[in-house]
Amino acid sequence: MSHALPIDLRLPLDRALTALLARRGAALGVPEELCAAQYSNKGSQFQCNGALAAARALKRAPRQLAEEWAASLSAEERALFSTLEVAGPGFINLSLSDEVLAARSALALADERLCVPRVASPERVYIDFGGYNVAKQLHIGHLRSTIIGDTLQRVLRFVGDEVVSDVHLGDWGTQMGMLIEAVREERPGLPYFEDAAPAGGFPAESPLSLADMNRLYPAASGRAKEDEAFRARASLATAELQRGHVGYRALWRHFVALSVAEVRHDIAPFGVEFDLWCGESDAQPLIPELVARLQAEGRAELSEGAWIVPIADERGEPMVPLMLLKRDGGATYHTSDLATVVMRVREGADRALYVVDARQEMHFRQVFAAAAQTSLGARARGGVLALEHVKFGTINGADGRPFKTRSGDTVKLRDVVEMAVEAARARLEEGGLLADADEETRASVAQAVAVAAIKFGDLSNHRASDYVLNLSDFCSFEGKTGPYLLYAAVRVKSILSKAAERGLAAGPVVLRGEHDRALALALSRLPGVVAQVHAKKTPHLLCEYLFELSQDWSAFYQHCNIVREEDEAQRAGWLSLAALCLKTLTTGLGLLGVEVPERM
RNA sequence: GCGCUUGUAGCUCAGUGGAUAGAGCAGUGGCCUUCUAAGCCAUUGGUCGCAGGUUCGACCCCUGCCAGGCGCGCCA
Repeated sequence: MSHALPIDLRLPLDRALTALLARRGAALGVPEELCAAQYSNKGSQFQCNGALAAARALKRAPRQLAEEWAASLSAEERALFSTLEVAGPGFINLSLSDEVLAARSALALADERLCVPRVASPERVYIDFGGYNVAKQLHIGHLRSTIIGDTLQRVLRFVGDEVVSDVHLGDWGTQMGMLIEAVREERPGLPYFEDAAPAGGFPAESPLSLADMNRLYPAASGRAKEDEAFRARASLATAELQRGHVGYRALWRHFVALSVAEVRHDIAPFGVEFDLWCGESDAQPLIPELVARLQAEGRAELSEGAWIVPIADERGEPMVPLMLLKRDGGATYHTSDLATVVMRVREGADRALYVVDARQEMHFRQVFAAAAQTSLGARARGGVLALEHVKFGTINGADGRPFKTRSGDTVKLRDVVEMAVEAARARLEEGGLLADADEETRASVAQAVAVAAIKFGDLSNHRASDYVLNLSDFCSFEGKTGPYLLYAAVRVKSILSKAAERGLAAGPVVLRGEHDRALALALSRLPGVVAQVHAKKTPHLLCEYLFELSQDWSAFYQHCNIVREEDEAQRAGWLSLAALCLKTLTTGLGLLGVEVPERM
């Protein structure tokens, strides 16, 4: 296939075929948007349904139109296909010849990006995820934001967007006041409660340990629910802190530092990186100006002593207004998020994503509406900042309620990892796997398997819906799971290294039967899947694809023994196909933040 | 009351207006002197919540109803 083909094989195959069909369809009057070829599972590799849709407008019989369309391909174009036929009421079914599919495989293997195109117009995208709070330990509720957000930053970067990820720490709420009051009660002699700094400044050392903070905060939080006087003091301390009380500020900086260190520790197993470690507090300086601006523009109104911003939904119906300033003059999280919008605009963002629990949907609808209906979202160079709430559902237990331990407590994130590592280790030992490996290797493999199980398990659920986490399914490592994918990828690695040991060389891809053909076809689907994940922010599509690819690999593996294959050209071709498979799996899993160990 | 969301196989869930609605688990029956059986092959299992409507064609779009979940101005 060295001569020029009538399609561009570097394109995603369905798009390449669409272009071909559109060229011929145009002559028949079929509108371009109806010429789409799509991957099919109806016996052929691709199908085009355009004739059915176009027949009415063209006043043609759909079946006849389809036949005429198919027949209008040139001989050279026809030669691309092993089958090209019209079925049923007018479906055009297409399957590429093995040579074309092999040529496509070779192109992908030679390409760093596996023929995944970059987006036509890259954007500068800020992604807020994590959603951790100072003084609150990470729990299972932080899992989804962390790994969905991380996957999205990886996918967006891969397709060429300029991504800035921000952890957006919850460092500015009432919980800060509670903690200050709790510290005051236990250690009233500390210098932080005076109105001015001591002569030599505040001590650099934190007055409390992480353990202190983790003990004090839950107690204070629980107490605030019952003790009104305490709640009032905490509220006052919060206000003082926000007004700039030097001692409280100094103390607060210790809270933040302790929490950041703990967050880094807790997310370390997931390999998640943030570009920015900003918090709500960083947006606060923008608030006075923002409020003044809305007041001057007449967008803010005084209502029952509070400043609100009236907003409307897409249909122009009034929504619950946005609370800008409370009666006591304090800002709310509405205000804080509006200030963040202003920050993003100043930082030159085209788009801001908020990977946050679906229960906050109304909140974001309000903030986004306010940004769109005032001047706040307007970018200096024109247009508005695109705002998107990438919402995700709740992780539930078997009872359909948010996941808890048997005793009803929230599950700490580190315990989730711990449980998964234990399960992975038990499974490795049970199977007698890695029996010859040293302890360090076994530990690192158990860790890799556990993280893959957690990430894939979570990401393979549609992000917007709730899902039931079943710990025994989760630990079984069978079926559509992260470990299955790792296992598939490890077996590819194993073959490639075995072939290398024996000096078996790879060569041009040769497809011979249903299994290698199915694998090559599956491998060609990556670009379309990545594009969909990028457009819809839906990692589960990538999970689904990688699982199907792994199944196609496993079937091929079972039926075609590469190393033992005696036909040298066939063996060499299969080695190339295996190499492409490994590259596709590691790339795809990499986009999910999952690393493939050398063995397992 | 208003808003959002969900209802698909025994269980957990996918499903771009296209053909006979899919997967995993569970169930049943096979396959390891052969590159890692965490695997492969075969197979059982459906009123797509209900009723209308639009369409050549609806799990998908529209309307109504039933049932569940979540949210709804001074917590974040």
